[in-house]
Amino acid sequence: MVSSQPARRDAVRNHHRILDAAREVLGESGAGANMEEIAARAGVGVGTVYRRFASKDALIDELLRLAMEEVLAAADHALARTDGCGLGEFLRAIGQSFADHARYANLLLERRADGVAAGRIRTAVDELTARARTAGTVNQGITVGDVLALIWAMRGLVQTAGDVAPDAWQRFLDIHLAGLRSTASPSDVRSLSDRQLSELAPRAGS
Amino acid sequence: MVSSQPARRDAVRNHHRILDAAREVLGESGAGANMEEIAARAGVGVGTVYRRFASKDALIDELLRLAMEEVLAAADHALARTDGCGLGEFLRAIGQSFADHARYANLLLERRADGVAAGRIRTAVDELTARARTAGTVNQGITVGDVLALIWAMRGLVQTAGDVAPDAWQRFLDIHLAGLRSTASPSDVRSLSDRQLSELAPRAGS
DNA sequence: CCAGTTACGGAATCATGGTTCCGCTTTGTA
DNA sequence: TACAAAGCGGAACCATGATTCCGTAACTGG
Repeated sequence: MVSSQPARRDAVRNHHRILDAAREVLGESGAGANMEEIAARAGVGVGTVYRRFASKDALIDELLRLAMEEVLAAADHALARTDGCGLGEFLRAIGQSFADHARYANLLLERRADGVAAGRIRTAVDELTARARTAGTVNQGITVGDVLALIWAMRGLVQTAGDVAPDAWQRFLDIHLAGLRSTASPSDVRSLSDRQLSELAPRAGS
Repeated sequence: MVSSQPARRDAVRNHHRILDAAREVLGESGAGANMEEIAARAGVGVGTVYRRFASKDALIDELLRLAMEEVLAAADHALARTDGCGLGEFLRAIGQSFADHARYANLLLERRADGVAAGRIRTAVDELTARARTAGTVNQGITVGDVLALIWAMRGLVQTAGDVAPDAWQRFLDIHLAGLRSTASPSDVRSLSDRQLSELAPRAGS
């Protein structure tokens, strides 16, 4: 994957071109997109794509990994805040990331993310939620499960409406945050259990 | 499709078996499910499947149509109420429908629903939202767009977490409803425009 | 500018799975 | 019970698209 020696100029250029083309084509044709098309869009032959990525699957995995990196960076940034607004900031960053990748997000959605990355996100959400509770930004009864549910819900919203209304998630998030703050007793339905949470963890955070 | 004359006993029995098998297999294998498998699960040959449904596509479309019917029935039921709680009831019914079809919902998601059905749902949501506003169940600034966004979000949540936590959508919905009621000014982000709404209309409501 | 690598292109290969076809079986009726 | 008619099974056919292979072209250091 990562060459120990500096790769040839054209090689790295093609690497990026392929990733971009893949995002484009997968976004347009969904799962039906074929390698031929991706290669053509990138201005290279299929053989080149295969030298860079072992398989179509590996290519999509790489897209997922890159998207996850964005989210992880956002998490770190949010954790750096000391007030109780880190959670809101993080959620906004996630929404934006979803929106950026809306076109092909449904493909990423079908695979499970790297366990380590998923763990880090989970930890971050844990911490941010606790801080928000302390700061009173959200109601005492709100749990990590509630926040994760919100994230998955946002993904669904963006997935459905993202191309026509790329900003719809913002208003939605504001409304839901109001709910998280105001709900007296957060419903009589129990929150997600730890067991459920750990099973759901590898679900792509983006 | 619909035979004018009563079909043979075994024919109608197989018809149902095929639909059930399709739900099962599509739920397990996702888009990768093949007709061979569906036929086998239904205990019939592929030929039989193809006499009933013109193509794999048509089969999935039928599943979508049936799911939509459930939603439409729920809409009618909710509209029959005279208090302001019809909206809540409808949303709960939709959540339940999503949960019931969670396993293969992502397939339905990728296709657009019949325009007529979509229109009816849109109308129902319109009316129910207006009533809820009047009754004070939701804030004055809440629009149809906000409600539709909630529906799409619920779908996303169920799609991600449905198999592990089939009830997670309930708590989520309660929290969001609280938000719809309490939000002072529903964010500075504009709600979905009519244009956007009509473009989004055919997005499968289930 | 040259030799040695490294990368590229794209035709050919191979697997998968949707769809068709037709002889056999079951159902319904007289 | 016998005859159509309607339905069934599943092997065979065919298109699509992922993946491989190898002769050729493009870099890079000297």
